Amino acid sequence: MAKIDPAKIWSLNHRLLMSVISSVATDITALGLETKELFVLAEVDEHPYPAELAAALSLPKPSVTLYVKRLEAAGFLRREIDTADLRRHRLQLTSAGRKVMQQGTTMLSEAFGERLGRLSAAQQAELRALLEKML
Amino acid sequence: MAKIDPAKIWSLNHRLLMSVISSVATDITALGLETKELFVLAEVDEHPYPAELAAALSLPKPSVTLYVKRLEAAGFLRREIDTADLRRHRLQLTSAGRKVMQQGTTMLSEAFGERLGRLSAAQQAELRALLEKML
DNA sequence: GGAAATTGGTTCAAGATTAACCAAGTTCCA
DNA sequence: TGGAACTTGGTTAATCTTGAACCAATTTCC
Repeated sequence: MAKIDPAKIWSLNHRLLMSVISSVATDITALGLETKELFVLAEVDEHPYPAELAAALSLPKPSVTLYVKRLEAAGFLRREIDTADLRRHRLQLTSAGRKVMQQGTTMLSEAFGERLGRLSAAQQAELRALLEKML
Repeated sequence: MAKIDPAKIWSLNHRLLMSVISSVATDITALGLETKELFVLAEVDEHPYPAELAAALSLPKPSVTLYVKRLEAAGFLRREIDTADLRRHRLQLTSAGRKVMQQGTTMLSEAFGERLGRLSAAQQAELRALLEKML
């Protein structure tokens, strides 16, 4: 097997993600939220509980606590106690939250798309499959 | 073009890196250094100045300051003023530093190799080509 | 029925990062 | 040349984030 330089691969991945995200960071903050908060907003529909969000996004639980608190204060998110399990906080996008979420994800998709656009559609699917296989 | 879910791809990448690194974290700390410090050690030969290290590893400069300070205190690194440019701190591995660096990178390479081993040789080459194309 | 283990979420100390800074070096023009 | 304006290397201080410990609600299993 070819010799692997872990620092190089790590740096490659890291830089790719960071450069894409920082290229849209200012546009996103103009919407009234931080980049990480946008990632949270984008997953609320699919994972409507903080613990699920933390797992799905590989974020620490305390960070999710913080982001949810800010998103709620900003009026982008509503939180209510789950009647079936009193520990859980069920989250729901407000209409304002859904609007900025859609605008933000559109921006991110365009930025990622610029990079992914260097690959064919088949290659994009291949990339995703390879990453999933390694996880 | 296929619809892109940026949060999904980001999370996938992030989780892959984190899971590999955390799988060797305890072995690395047993060597007497933190994971991030190992990444620094591994690049010192190629980038013997803090500013270069920060750029090469996509780490903030203050973090490199901190790691270098700890690595020097631990006896893994020597630091001397560059005679040609009095602002620069030229870094050099000590023999102890070189030893733990080699042990640590071996551990990391094995861990990455275990993940890459889930792909065929052709798929590994494909993955690398795709990442480089996107950067 | 209830002790032990698990899970959801928050708080707080410790860790990392961003912003501001100083010191050394370079540019460039009078 | 001389030196003002700008760039670059590195550190310090304030801010933000994370990991560890925690409490409350739930489930497990005897």
